[in-house]
Amino acid sequence: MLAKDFDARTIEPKIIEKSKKIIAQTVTQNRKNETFTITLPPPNVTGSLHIGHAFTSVIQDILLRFKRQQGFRTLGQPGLDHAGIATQIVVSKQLEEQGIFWKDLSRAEFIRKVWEWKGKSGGQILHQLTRMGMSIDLERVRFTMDPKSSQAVLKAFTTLFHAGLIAKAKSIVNWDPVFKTALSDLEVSNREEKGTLWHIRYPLAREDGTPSEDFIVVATTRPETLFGDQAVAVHHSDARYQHLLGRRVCLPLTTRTIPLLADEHSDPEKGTGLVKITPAHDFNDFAVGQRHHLTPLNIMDEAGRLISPVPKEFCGLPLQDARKKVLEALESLNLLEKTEPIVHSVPYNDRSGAVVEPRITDQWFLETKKLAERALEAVETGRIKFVPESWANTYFEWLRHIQPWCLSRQIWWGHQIPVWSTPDGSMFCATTEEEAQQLAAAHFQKKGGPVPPLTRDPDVLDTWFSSALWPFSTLGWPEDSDLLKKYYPTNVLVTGFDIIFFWVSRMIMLSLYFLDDVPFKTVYINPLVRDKHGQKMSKSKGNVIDPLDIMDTYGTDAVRLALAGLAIPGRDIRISESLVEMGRNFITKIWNVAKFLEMHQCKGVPQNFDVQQVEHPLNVWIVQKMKVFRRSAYEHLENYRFDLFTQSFQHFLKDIFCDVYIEGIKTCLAGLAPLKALSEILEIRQTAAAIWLEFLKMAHPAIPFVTDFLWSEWGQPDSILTAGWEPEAFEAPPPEKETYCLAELYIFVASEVRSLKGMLDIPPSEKFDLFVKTFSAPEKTFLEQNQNWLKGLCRFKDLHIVDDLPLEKGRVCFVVQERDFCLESPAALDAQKIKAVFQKKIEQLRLDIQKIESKIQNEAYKKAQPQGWAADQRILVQKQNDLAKWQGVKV
RNA sequence: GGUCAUGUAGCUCAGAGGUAGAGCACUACGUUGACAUCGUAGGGGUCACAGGUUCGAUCCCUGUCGUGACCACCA
Repeated sequence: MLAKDFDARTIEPKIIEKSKKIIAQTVTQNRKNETFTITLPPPNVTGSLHIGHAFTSVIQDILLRFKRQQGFRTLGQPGLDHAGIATQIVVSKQLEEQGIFWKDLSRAEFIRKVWEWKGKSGGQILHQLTRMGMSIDLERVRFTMDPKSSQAVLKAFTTLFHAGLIAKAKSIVNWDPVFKTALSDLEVSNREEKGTLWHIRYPLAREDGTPSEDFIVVATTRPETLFGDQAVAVHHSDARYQHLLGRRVCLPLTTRTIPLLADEHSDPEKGTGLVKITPAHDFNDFAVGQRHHLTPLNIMDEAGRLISPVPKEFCGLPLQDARKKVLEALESLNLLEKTEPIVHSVPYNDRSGAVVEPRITDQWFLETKKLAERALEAVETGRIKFVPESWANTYFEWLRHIQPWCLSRQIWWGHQIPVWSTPDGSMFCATTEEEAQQLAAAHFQKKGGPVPPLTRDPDVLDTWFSSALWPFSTLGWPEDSDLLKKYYPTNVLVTGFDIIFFWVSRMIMLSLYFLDDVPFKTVYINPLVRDKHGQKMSKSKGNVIDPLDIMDTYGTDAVRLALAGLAIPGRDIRISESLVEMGRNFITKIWNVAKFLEMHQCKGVPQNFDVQQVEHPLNVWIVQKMKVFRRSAYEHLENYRFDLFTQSFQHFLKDIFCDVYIEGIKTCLAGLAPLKALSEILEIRQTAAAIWLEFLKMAHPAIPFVTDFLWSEWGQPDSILTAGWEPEAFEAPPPEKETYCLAELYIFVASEVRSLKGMLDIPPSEKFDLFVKTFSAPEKTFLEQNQNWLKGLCRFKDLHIVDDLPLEKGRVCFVVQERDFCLESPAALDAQKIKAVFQKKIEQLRLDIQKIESKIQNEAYKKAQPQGWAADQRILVQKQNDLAKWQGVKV
């Protein structure tokens, strides 16, 4: 006997345990020879499951389970990302709590600590994913820093290096002065902030370089960088300053003079039209500097403090303090003309919270232009498909304007760059130090000198570099492995739009380069999860929904159902706890259906049963409905419409299976049916069981736990994980069959009767007699034979099939689908109410008729769509008949 | 400044060139042995606005307005 409720907490762990084996097996063995692969986006090793992970995981798992059921050899490749900076922060903080400062450790010691930490507390998220029901084989977990992945990274880097695509260059980069490392453009996010625009006087220089009385005014938000100024620029067209071009100005607080240049960068509309050029600390100024051959002057150290050649009294000051002091000094010299509040955007590193400072340093860059061209082509030609398609535009846009990728980071945790150099600046890139030694030996032998000592580049690679190799490195690349042959390219990538640039495009670029193939065929971009008000979830806002918490409260299936139901092809979705509650309610509904079926011996019925052979009208009807719904559910999944998928099976269970079928068969099963109907009861039990099992299979990808549990309860020998439900594998009697049509018709009649009763305020429990005017001989037979279940649906006491329907006291006559009915209720009926209800019916019909008439009177419609026109014509006739009958009904 | 979305019931959102949908909320009724984590019934929308294409537009096209996201710029 099933318990009163579905006890998710007890059952879920058992199902997870039970499924492990089959999940692992079906990677390599299943009914079909074809494979289906999803490379799961590797979460940070420091990560803990949040609702965003939960959402994207559910989508991936639905696909995995669906394909596994269809017989594919299904691989969900799990893994973890070493998350360079993020992990370094977490571990540093932990060490600090133990009183250890990472700076006091050697690099090797620190890295050992990180590995220790990973062994103890890293990767918890994988177990959380399993709790979500992710059907992945944890034996296959890979890590971006494991030996195989590291090998792939080395191979990729050296190959790109020797192809001339990776090179070291002195260039301006985004610099994080807190972490003291370079960042890629993508890691910088701008925030609008209130700031100040300071108007500073730069005196014009006399011939001898001394300041004159005259000055120009330069507006800036960053006065402290003036020490790095190498020019002041004005637009060619700006008439105000033409006469000054070629003059030099004195740089305040210094003894230097700098030229006044004409450059298009300067915008006459902005500030004073004069802009100070600081090539070492501004991306635009760097470009201006290159155009005019200015030497960038670095005035900032790695921690963002001012350094020589800045005047002594400013040296060593952090930027904020320097700014104050500079302004004071300018003020005292009367060089500060005015201050103006403005709103401007300031670049931040989200991870450290530091203001990012552009700074010139030596960094490793990957030349991406060529790679991007092929990546563009792969999507343009349809080799890779974005779902929804519009995201391809975002992808195109970025790749068309791609900049070199700054690969190097000045941190310790990550893949160290495999380049060794000698003091003379020769560089040797190799996958091992020995190899680098050999290269160096060969190099210096040619020159005839001894081999100087080699030093490895201290930088590590951007975390996204190893991520970019992930789909193929996890399958064994650079080896020509079996996995790679069978499971590559992968089928679908499921991810958020926020990492189309970071990750998606880079995987495509490098896969095309190294394997001459796309990494995946479809990119499904899932919407971003927000709270119920459309706000981003964040701890500071306190609007975070913790998936683990709500899984505890409502059960995992409920959470999965809520999330899958939200998976619309849009931009963002809103989740609230009440949605999960509704999900839980549906799981309860399933549970109650199971209890009902069990109670009525629909469990353990013989299974050698062909649904095509059913005869009872309700059985014919439900089999047909199941056929329709499983087809649509299947198609929704094929189309990545997880929302419609969950809707379709929920609708099937509640509105079709429960409200009609179960309500209908209740009377048959309750023993009210005549004894001759024993075989009929058996057929009902078998059909109910068959449909029930079909339903469990169909819903399983979204709600694996409850379906798996009940599947086993129903004694199915094979796992639900591999139970297929392809549309073509389920046949039903043709829908034109008379039994089906009559069932459909009288199910509709029943709902009309209930509706009428409701509108007339007749209590549902009130027993009444239903009279039907004979319509046709087969219909009469049908009614005679199917009174019992119709009684269940309409709740009448007796059914009378009559030739005439005289209006008598206590009777209400009505019309459904050209048929005359009459119900006789013992309760007193309110004539006014009846009149009002009937009036409404008549008006609705009139309105419908009007609309259809105007439509079919259109000759062009008749010509263009003869079939639609004819169908409308039939509907019109029927409506007109109904109207005539309604108007004839006496109250 | 550029790009991409989006506007449908009180709320959250589906939808299809041919009679406007669901869930929640709301109203009324109901615990008859699957289910109150429920059931039955009901009310509620000029499908943002203006043009165009079409026999027919809420749907396709153009424009306007509103909203959102991303990229770039930001002296």
